[in-house]
Amino acid sequence: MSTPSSADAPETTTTPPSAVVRAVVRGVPDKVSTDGLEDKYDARWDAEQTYAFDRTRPRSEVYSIDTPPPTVSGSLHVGHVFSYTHTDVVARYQRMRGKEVFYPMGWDDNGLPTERRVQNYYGVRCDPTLPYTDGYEPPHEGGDGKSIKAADQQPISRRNFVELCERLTVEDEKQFEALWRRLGLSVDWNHHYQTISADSRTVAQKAFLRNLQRGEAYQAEAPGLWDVTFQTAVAQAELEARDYPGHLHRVAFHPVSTGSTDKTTGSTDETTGSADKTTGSADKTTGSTDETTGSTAAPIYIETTRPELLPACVALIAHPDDERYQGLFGTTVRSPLFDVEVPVLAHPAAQADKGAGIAMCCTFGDLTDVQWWRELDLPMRSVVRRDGRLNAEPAPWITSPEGAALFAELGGKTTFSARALVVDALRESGDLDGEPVATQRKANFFEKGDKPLEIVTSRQWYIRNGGKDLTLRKDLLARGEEIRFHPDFMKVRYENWVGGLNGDWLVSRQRFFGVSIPLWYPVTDGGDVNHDAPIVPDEASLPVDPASDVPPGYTEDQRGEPGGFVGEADVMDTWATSSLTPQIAGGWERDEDLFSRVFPMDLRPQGQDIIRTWLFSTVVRSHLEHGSLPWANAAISGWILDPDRKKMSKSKGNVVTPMGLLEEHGSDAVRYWAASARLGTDAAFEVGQMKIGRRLAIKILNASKFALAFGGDGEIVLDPALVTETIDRAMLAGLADVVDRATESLETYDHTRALETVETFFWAFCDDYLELVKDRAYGAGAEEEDLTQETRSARVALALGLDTMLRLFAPYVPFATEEVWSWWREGSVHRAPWPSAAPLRAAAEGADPEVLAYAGYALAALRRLKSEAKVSMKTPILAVELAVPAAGVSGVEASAVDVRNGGRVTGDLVIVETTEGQGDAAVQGGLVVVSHELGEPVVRKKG
RNA sequence: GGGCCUGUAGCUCAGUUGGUUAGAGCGCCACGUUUACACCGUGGAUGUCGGGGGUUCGAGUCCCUCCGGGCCCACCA
Repeated sequence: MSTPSSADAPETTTTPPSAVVRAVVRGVPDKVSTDGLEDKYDARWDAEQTYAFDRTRPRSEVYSIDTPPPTVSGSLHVGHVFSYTHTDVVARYQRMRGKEVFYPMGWDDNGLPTERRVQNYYGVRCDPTLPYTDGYEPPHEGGDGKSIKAADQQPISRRNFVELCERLTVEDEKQFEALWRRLGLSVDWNHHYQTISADSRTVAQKAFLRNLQRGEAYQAEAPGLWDVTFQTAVAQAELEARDYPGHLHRVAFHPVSTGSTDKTTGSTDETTGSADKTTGSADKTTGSTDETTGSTAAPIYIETTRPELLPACVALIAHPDDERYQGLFGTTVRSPLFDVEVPVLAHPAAQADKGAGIAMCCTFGDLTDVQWWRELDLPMRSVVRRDGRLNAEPAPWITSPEGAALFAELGGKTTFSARALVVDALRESGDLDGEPVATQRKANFFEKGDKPLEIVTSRQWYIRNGGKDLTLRKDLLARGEEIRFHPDFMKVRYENWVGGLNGDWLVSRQRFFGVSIPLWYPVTDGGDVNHDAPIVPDEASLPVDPASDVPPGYTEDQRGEPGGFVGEADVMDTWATSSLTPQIAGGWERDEDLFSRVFPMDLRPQGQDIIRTWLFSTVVRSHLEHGSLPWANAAISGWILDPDRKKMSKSKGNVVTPMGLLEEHGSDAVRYWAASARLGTDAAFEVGQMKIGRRLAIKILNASKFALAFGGDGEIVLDPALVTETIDRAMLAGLADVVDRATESLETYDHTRALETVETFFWAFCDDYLELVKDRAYGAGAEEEDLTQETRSARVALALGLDTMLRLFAPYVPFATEEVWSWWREGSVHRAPWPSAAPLRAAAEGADPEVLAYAGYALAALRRLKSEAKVSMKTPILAVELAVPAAGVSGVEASAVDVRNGGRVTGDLVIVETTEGQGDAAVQGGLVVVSHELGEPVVRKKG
């Protein structure tokens, strides 16, 4: 099925723009179709290695792309097709421009999405404490997306779990590749990678160890955001603020009287009058003193949405300038129910207009609590466990028996039920003022989670990213300046994010299917793990799994023993691996020859939503490791919006599967839709646009068949010197301008404008130019030797025009253009050089494109006559007088023969010059039909 | 609250540094089976350029303001 002549040629086809090409037309089908082109050319491109990267080319001749590795978590959606098409247009353009394009494909199969999918697909769950089962077979196979309840999942060992992850991702990746091939991505499939592969793990671990060596990676024990469902720490970049319903509870704290210990029950609160002090909790309430003095004896009300954190309260905090609380700063109060004495403190982060203006600081309810805890040097009273339930152990700071009893009751309960319990107790004790008021608040969520994050203290690994170090931040902002963003306003998102960082990059995760942090820790003779002296593997031994591999100088039987070692249990954040995609794809430290030819890369294409994660983290790693940018350009694609103007949701996107779209409309058509949207701009999911794309592809096939078939099968000499007629040369002059404009647009990553420019010219070429010259091009069926100069001029101009436009369209509609190319040219259009305007312009020799424009206007005027007379376009015009503006007279005169042919003018065509539009018959270009005489309408044939 | 994008024909979108009467395609209407194409062709109708104000000889374009849509960040008392 392949053409052997081109397969063994080192460069498939290289046609120097100025050389005269002799093309042999053969194999133009009688009936053209876009059907089946995808399979046909995918197979051919694969067989001929059309897109294989030639790694002998120097860096200066290479254009390298840091392709986004799609997450292998089930299915691709329309948005993927959209943005990957943009990248492919760039790749194909650069390849035709003479660059050797490095266009790898990766699969991001590492991390949570895969874990989740494996759980649901196989009905299993990872339990790291279990031993490995040889030859394990999961209970389900092929559960599709529907989640299986945790209780119904079979617990399996980590190694079994990871094996299932690998088994499933292989299947997914096959489907992904099939889709990309059908879409026509000109990826070099010899260069594909998986973020979980040994090579990727080696890169990720090596880069981490280098960070550690240079002091850029460090560990810290600190309060941090924690997802209780996944039981892992979460980084700032993975947060998502969501609306979360809750209730505001107005809760009384009781001042501690400094002098007297007189305890009087029944303090009243005259502002509410609702306090009911009839319960036995009287002893917890400090006595109110004389109300008339306005002393501190009245309860202090705070408002909280998380009363279950009351036992974790360490202070009450108000703004230092808040007059209401001036007298209280420096005093202490007792918490309700738990009766713990806490100070009232001033801190500028407290907001006077929020809640009661005075806040309960707990360890920890939110990030402000952490700030207060740190800056005011408050004690740690942690009550929420890593599984999101309350601590069951007694809290030493709660000394009152009633408080301790209540706290014991809360132990093991979820925050939700603990809250209900505390609220009941508050209501009973009279410390709840009024009823809880429903409120809508924002809470931080892990972007993949569905419960609000808690804050727990844990030991974690971090990589410096400028979140704390202002010098580094400045350097990274400067790197951002260096990146050429397309569109450029996307740079602002980078700047905003980097400018707003509030901490370093947390890279450790308490998960299973990821790249291990490649460290061990010594165990002291006393049995304590010494985290401060990690044991580092040799780079040569990477990748390592500290859970099963043994560090240098130790033996396996020392694992966990005094004087021995333990492996780091955590894995790295997926971004810690994907931030290294240029290094992984480019062969860093694995294939330095390759790496030197592709890095730093030319282009990073990606979505706007991951500028803060993928883009930024890649810049961080490259800056730290290589002291350079990872790539020069970042092309940011927009969203696909559904017809309701909302971001196309996954569920909706899955209704229309990408493969279904490609099958229904054809890949060229879908690509046309995608390519019609500018970078950075959201686009509507528009089937109509795909239909237009399909029409374009079919039109390219039909018009090409027509333009090539005038001489039947045979040789066409693409010699611009043979184009002698004014209108033919005018067409080439116009085309030369189109080439220049399209090239200029593509050079600035404006693929939409380039497409529009080419498309507009192409339709005019079909509707006007082809119609005008077809009679002349037929040349009355003469043999090649007998052709008139006029006929030859038309045929060569058509072929030259076609040749140029096929190349211009090739990045957008690769299948239809390749099909046409196969009818008369050697090799692949996708390895043909991008057209150059110079030879066209030389052939045109200063011909004015306006000649063709005016000939077109004249033709339109004649058509309009017939359309208004409601007669067939075949109807002859016996005589016509055209008034033409001065600027167009010479053009219409020069193309009079073709205008007469195109308009079926059998008698006189009189052209007069006009200065103004006359009458009401003005058409485009200011042409006016002064008078006309139509011949007999052609009788409509039956049938 | 801070920031970015966006609003042009029924729909999807172009509209360069301000310059005649604001464009395209789809859809719609009418006509037409032309030796490329009925998955077609030809022709036609269609606008308070979100509202208001300003600068200018001249504003879709520049400035101010208000309104609508989308997104990012901050906001858990």
